Amino acid sequence: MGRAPCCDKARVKRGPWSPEEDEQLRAYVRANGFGGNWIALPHKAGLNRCGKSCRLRWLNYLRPDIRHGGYTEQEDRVICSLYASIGSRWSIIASKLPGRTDNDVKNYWNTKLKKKAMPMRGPHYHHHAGLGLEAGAGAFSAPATPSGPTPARSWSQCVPSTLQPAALSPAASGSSSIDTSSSGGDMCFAAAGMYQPPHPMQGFVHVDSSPQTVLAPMPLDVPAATGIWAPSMPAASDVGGVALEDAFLADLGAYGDLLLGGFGGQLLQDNKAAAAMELPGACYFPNMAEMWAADHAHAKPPQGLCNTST
DNA sequence: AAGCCACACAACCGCACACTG
DNA sequence: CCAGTGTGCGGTTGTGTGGCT
Repeated sequence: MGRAPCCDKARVKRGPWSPEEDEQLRAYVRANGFGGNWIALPHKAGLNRCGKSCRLRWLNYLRPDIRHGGYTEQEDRVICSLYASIGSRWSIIASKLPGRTDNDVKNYWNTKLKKKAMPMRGPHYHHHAGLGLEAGAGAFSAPATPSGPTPARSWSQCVPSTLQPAALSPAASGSSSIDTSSSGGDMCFAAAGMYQPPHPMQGFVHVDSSPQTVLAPMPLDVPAATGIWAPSMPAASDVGGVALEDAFLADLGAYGDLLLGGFGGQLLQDNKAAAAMELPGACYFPNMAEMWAADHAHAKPPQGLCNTST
């Protein structure tokens, strides 16, 4: 028996919203909030729309703190780095970009950033950076050898078993789920109680171009803080301005650059990262979140990953 | 000028989860 | 504990627009 549809699709208006409808919805939400029930809202607001449509319209376009377009390079880096880390968890990625919505970020990725990132694959993968991203969240391509095709491999082929989900099992970490529902939610992969890399760079794994060869995690002399699992990521607050969290960006500066070293040829900034990029046949996992995401592309985040905001 | 194509963005769809009675 | 319902999310589709031939 399936569930009842949320609205009568034959009777509600669909398609693009008119300015009048926008104003009607905006005025109603301003005056009354959404009342905890999007399904009932359109009727109360006098809109001939599906509740889900109203919710989407409000969240993505009518909210006062929404920004559209004008993505900065910093934001590009955040998106690319997080995509490489956790895959297409757009709500989580968007939560790190104040004023951006998951839909907006998703569209931006699909139309712009993906193209920017994908062509970087190839024989000189590690020099031209490349996210090494293949289709599919969390999947990546191993660096191609000059003479052969680029084998696509899952992370599970590349990371030590101790870093794989068995060790990072959601079940092992207990309660709670990610809550990205609140605006400005600060998703924190605080793996604090869940996973701490034995070495600051333990999460980076050196993988030989042979599909079966997994080398030891490579300790590199870089700062310990990481963007994703840092348990103390500050909450984003300044929605209107340059609102990316400094600490988070600083983290990306260290690892994001490593990950995105040749992104646009501009981001490879420090010698350590450069040295890392020179490692032959290497690919890198910046954190456990990626590992989790890769193997759980269609599942919810592990219990225990938290949202520390609000 | 018309037709075609690619791109960008808005909106929809369906599923899974959370909540509630 | 279970069923029903609302919400959130990610994938996909639809549509408008601009560039090229």
